[in-house]
Amino acid sequence: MSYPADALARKLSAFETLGPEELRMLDGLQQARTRIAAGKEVVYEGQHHHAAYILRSGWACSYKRLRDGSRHIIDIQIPGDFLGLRSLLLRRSDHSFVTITDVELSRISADQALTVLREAPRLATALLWAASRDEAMVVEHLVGISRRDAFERTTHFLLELGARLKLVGYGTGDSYPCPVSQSILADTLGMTAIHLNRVLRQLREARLIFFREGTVVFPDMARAAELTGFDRAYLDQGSAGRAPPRS
Amino acid sequence: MSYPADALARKLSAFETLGPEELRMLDGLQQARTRIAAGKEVVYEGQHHHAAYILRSGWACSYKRLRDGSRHIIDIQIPGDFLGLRSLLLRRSDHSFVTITDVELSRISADQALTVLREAPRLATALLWAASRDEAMVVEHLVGISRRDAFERTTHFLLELGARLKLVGYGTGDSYPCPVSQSILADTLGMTAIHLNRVLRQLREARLIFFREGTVVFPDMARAAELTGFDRAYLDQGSAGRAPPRS
DNA sequence: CGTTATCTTGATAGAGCTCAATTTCAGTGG
DNA sequence: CCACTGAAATTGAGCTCTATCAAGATAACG
Repeated sequence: MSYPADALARKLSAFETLGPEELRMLDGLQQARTRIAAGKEVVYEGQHHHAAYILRSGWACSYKRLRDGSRHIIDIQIPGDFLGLRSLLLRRSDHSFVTITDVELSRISADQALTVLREAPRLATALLWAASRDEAMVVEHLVGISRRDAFERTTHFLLELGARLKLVGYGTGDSYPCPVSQSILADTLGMTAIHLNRVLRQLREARLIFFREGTVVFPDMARAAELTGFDRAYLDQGSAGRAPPRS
Repeated sequence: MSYPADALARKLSAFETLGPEELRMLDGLQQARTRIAAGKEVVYEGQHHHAAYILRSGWACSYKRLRDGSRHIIDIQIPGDFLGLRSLLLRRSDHSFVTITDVELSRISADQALTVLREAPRLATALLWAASRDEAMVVEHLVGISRRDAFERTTHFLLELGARLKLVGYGTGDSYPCPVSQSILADTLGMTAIHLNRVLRQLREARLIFFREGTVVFPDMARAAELTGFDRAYLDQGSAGRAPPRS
């Protein structure tokens, strides 16, 4: 693997091979680094003039709150993911971020992002691909919450997370570290922590998924994927002209 | 209003004023026009090498199907909206489109889109803003399906739709044409048509929303907005540096 | 060694789904 | 002009999944 250190570079290379000049620019984008402890707010909903970030290490999540106090977690971010890219051009951020573990971030301004779009077309395409992929995941979650029951939804999400992690070098897809509490996972899947707990127990009893002590294990990933119709195509496949389907 | 004819130009102008040169480029983007009858598939899920489109007139919707045959409609598109922009860079389209009424479309290739990004920064920013806004709506629907009940969700969506339509010159926000069947609306809101039908009846009885014969009317929009916490800020407000908040 | 978050299990209730049937109403063809 | 068709809307009854309320158990932590 040629990009062991930089999760984003590694992810983008699944879309298209980047040259040294492009890797240099990508690195340049990530100069403004910060470390933030677990459980801190990074951007809050309604904030003005916020920046976007690249998550270099650690886990975070983006969420929205409703008036009744409940929250929904839009997605969980892992190394190599963007934070707040969507609302970079909106007047106010439309969601909030919290760190789940200690993290390292690179701050990115709208200007920087637009400069890359103008001056490095191939890198720009790769970044826009990554952004499209993120959006495809949100859409997948939307459909899941609307049309899949709690078992399918949970399984599907954990499979997706495994595939995402593998792409940036964490875990094997069927086994990976996952420092996420049941409460966070429940808010991501659109159910109560209590119900998720029961679902996880039943998935464990069915020997489909073991979610324990910060680790997720699929004893039989093919079966889990089959049961939920999980197709990882949208997560790691590149542009139109490129790699043929895995036929 | 300086852009009566072109819904997209009109929408973008809510974000930032475009000069004549930019309007010319925007028009150039929309040269490859087609007409399609109601009820036709435009792009299907899994399709390769697909293009994106701008919807110039008429209504359409984007959806995904699950293996059990159920479908979820991701969003309803109205004049000035993009179709398939998200999956322009993905190898395969991640969703399908059907026309709801007869429509007129402009076809856009990835190359054209990328050229605009490179050569017309201000127009590019405006287009990316519109794309971000679309994504913000998807996220809003995600949260709605997960955390709002059927009444709130229905009201919120119809308010949002009214605001979107008004921005491109259809209806007044509290009254607008809506050629959408209950079945389509139900699949958008993540419920069954039967349940939506009951919800609509109760909303009618409560004198909150009248959804009948292709028209939506809010007798008291402020009350409806209050009840569901609807805040149209994310739909029509521009970039950071621009208009002050309505404080 | 109390405090607090996380996880776990039980019992009950309700929102929304499923199955079933009836009603419009716009076509459409004889 | 009228029967026939099919999509959309409507109403009813029963059932299921998931939320809510309550209460322990476990474990990390200052």
